[in-house]
Amino acid sequence: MQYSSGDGGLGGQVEEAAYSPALPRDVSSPCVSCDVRTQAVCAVLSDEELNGLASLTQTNTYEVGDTLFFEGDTAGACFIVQGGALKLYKLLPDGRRQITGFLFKGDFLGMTPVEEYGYTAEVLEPVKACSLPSEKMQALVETYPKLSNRLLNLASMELAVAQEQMLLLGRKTAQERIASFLLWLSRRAEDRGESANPVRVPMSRGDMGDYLGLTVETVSRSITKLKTSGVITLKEGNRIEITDLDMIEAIAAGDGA
Amino acid sequence: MQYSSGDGGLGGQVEEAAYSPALPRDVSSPCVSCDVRTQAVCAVLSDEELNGLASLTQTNTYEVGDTLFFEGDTAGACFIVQGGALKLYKLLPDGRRQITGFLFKGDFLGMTPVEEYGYTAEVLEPVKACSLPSEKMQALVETYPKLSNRLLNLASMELAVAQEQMLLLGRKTAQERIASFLLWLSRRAEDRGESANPVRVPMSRGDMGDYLGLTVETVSRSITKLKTSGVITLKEGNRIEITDLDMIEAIAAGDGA
DNA sequence: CGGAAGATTGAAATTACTCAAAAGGTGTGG
DNA sequence: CCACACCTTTTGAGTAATTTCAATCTTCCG
Repeated sequence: MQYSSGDGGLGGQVEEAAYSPALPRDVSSPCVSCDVRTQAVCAVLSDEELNGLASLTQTNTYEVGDTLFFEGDTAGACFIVQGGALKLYKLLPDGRRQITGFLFKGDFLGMTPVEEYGYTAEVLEPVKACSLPSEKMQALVETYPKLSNRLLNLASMELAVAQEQMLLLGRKTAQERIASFLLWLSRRAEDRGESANPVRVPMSRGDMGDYLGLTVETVSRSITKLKTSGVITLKEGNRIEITDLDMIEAIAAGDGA
Repeated sequence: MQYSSGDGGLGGQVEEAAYSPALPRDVSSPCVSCDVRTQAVCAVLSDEELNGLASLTQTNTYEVGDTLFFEGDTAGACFIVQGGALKLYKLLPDGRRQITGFLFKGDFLGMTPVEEYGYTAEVLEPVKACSLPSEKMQALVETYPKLSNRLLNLASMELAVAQEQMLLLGRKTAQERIASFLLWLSRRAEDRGESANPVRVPMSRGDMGDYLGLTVETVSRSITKLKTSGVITLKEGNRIEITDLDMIEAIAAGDGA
């Protein structure tokens, strides 16, 4: 069974928000010069506002297998991913697992309408993330209406993705699920400015299965079938090349063979 | 195939927001005295704010099979359900259907982060709903920060429900799905102040299947099995009585037999 | 180089699906 | 009020997709 390892919470290596004095003057706070500033939640905040924010946040790094938090934990903070990859999942008592999402650079997590986290967040590839205590976040939302608008927008987009995933889980065949997933991975990579076509696949077959409602074996067989029919090619370094885009799109849409 | 009938859009019977002059003075606007005012989005608005709102909204009624809008339509308005029941669904090109949610009194729908609706909204039981043009909604959100907070909260709750549904669709057995669904229906009925235990089931077996990722036959067989094992009893009027709450909860949680 | 984890492939088992028919309900019109 | 037609639900039998169990192969690290 794959219960997560890791330090069980906020135990990454702490990297103080305070800055080295050797940096240029105009970079008055780490948030202002943050890598993901333009994509993340904070995109709507001005330089001055970000300066205030910096003192409330803490940037940590996490290793593969670490968890930012567990399903059921009291929600203490929310996070912005600055780099790396995470998987979010829910478990059934007997260990069956459903991954509800994969997160990358710029993504936001940890907001919950209730007091407890609704899923576990586990590191897939070494993560750098900044965290903000829930109360501070709450206060910020009250202070800056545009932040709440931004979060509403993000939540709405997440919801649309979740509904698309319901369609996939409820009604698509194994083949269609894999095709949809590879296309999604490719588009997300493109959004991040990474290679869309030979697309890097940072998760295991098991993780793919737990995301798509399939077993490892079915994932493997479906991928083999796509490979055999010339739709994709497996490249070294866990990368997959889409060799017939029209075909894989047709399959993903449920219009395939 | 069950493509929806109906008038294809905003064609319900219009009931003007203007009020009959015979009503008490203090009820200055229909929104202030609205049935669902305390549950719906508008719960966060004051009387004065609601007065302004009333002139922007229109209340319509819709018959069974009508659609408020179709997946892919340009989003023109959002809606608050004042009574009745709706199903929201997405279709694959070959007609496979996934219901993403059932909506009841007090629920809100029609907000989208993109220009098009992401699902079709079809009437299950005669609906009374008020609608608000998308631009007006957008303007309201900008004007009243608390409204955007409220919407964020609603979206977060919806998202949590969607993630729970992913777990159900990806990892639960037919039996577990039915048990989970009946419990959910029962709890929602309770929230609305209706009978939670003999719970009314307003949707067909087919709709249940399209929500739970099952076929009609599997839904029917699973219900029969729950009935046979004494967990539920089918009552007249499409109602189901939960006769062994502990058991159905255990099954729903994946901890059953 | 060796060992462990992940991925693939094969064969058998199972769950849910498909096709088909009967039973139960509901509403309409005679 | 009954009869008929239509639609939904249930039940049955066979099928198919995916899972399960098992073995082999590959990759990645130490």
